[in-house]
Amino acid sequence: MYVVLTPSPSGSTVTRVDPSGRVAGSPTEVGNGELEDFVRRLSVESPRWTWTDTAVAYPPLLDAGVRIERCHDLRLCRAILRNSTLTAGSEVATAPRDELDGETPSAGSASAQTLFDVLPAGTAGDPVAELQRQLAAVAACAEPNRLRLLLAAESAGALAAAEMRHAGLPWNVDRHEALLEEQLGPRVPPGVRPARLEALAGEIRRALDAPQLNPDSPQEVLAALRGAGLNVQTTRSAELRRIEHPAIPPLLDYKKRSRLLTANGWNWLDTWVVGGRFSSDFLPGGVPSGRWAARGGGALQLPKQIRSAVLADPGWKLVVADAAQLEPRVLAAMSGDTAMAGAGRAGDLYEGIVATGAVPDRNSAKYAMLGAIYGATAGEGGRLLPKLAQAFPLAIGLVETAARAGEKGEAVSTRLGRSAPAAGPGWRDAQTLAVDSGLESPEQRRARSAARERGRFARNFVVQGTAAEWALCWLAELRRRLVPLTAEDGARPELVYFLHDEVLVHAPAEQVDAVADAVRAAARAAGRLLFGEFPIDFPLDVVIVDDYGQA
DNA sequence: ATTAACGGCGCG
DNA sequence: AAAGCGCGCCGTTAAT
Repeated sequence: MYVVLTPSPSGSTVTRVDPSGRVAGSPTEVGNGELEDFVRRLSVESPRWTWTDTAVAYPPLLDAGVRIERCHDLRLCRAILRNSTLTAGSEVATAPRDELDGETPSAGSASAQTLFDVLPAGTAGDPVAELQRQLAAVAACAEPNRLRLLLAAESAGALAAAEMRHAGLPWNVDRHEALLEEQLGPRVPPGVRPARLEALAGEIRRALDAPQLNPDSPQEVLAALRGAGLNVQTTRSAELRRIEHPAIPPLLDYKKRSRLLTANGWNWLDTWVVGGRFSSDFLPGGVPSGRWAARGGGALQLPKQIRSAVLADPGWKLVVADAAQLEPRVLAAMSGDTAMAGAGRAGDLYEGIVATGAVPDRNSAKYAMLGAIYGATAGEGGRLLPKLAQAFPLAIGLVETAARAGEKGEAVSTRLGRSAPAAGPGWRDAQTLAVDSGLESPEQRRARSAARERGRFARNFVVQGTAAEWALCWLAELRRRLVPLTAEDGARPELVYFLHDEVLVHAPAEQVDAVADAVRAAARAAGRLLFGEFPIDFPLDVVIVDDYGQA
């Protein structure tokens, strides 16, 4: 049963909707301040709470100590159904854009307020009507079960994201500050260059004979390097590493330490770590492929350098689990390539590929595989691709087919039906023009390059997107399995971090084994949800540690 | 003075 | 050690 919560002047209107979209009974009113109790009472029925934005509706409930089992996030589901080729032509896909399209309006932002006030409360703004349109679109499509799973997983992810923001990542400020002092020198106010960086800046200036040089300016650094007779195109570390010159070692050292200062220095600590927790916004569906994005503090880019500051509370542990070679395994399963699935059976998928004789060693297997998924044209990855295609025609065939579709501007879709839309008319016209004109013109080259780029995007989309679906199902299953692990004193394992193919659970020490079991069981369940009985393994690396740096 | 784009680098 | 894909955030620089 769906239970739709619609904001009303005095609180919320509650409407029950059955899975076929029919309204059951008459709507009731719940006053402000009574919603938490109401939700708690009704939770014995395991309703699917339905609202426009989990990120808006759920945090107040969490603050009141209320957890939700299941939900339907109308905004996230709208985004999927708008683009999915499975629901093309449905009412929800063809309706004019309204306030449910696009990002969650952030609370307090002026534009959000005015938008909300100005838009008429027509059917577009009615959550019940929207739910009915969404259910109808799914019911009428060719793969309703896949889409239902995707919408449920996306919505469960939204719950997990809100809970992770609520819990925060346990962060030890003392450890972090010790690390900063060791790498940069004593703390300095914002805008002042720390001692260690100042010393390195001096070395760089002397070595390049450029006393005024600002090492933070790529332009100035490039000019100074050229002034010293070095033939360089950029100031990227990867390029500089190939050069022999006294200025290079201090410059690389400067870049590394300066990055620590600007990305995760004292300023970051003051801004993002409150009460021993790093809390940031996770944005489910933030990436077209279905991966999450994050906003605030660079939560999905925590450098390995500082992960030792992620420290479990006394008496608690961190259970860190990541899925081994997730994307190639997903590709094997979605293409029905039993040979590649078999290569992953024993354990390491890349070693399994080596054992088939297709490639000479593990590194070759890895780069050839990644090359196939990303669309590498050069390097070792591109060179070994034919061998891989010979050994695993179904898997390689799937990404090649996606690439060809992308190059033609067609839509492509993941296993569960998330689609990257077809290219617009402008893009297609440019392609047609480029083909028709006989000469090798700049436009022609540009158009071909754009086509190849779109091909690489499409090739990657189907695999990355299906891997994201596996990860969402994993997360949803894990979240469910953690609930019964609550101890008598109320201490409960908490999901605190999710990074594409990796999860962190902060758990009381006596529960870590149960948590590790839950994480593994959830991975098995995710595999079955997506690929049924197809024989594919998704092995995990699971470690139980005090700090994330040990993982 | 504020905003947008760029170069660079962290993560998967 | 490597090139392909997807992101967010920093300081600098160019544009408004």
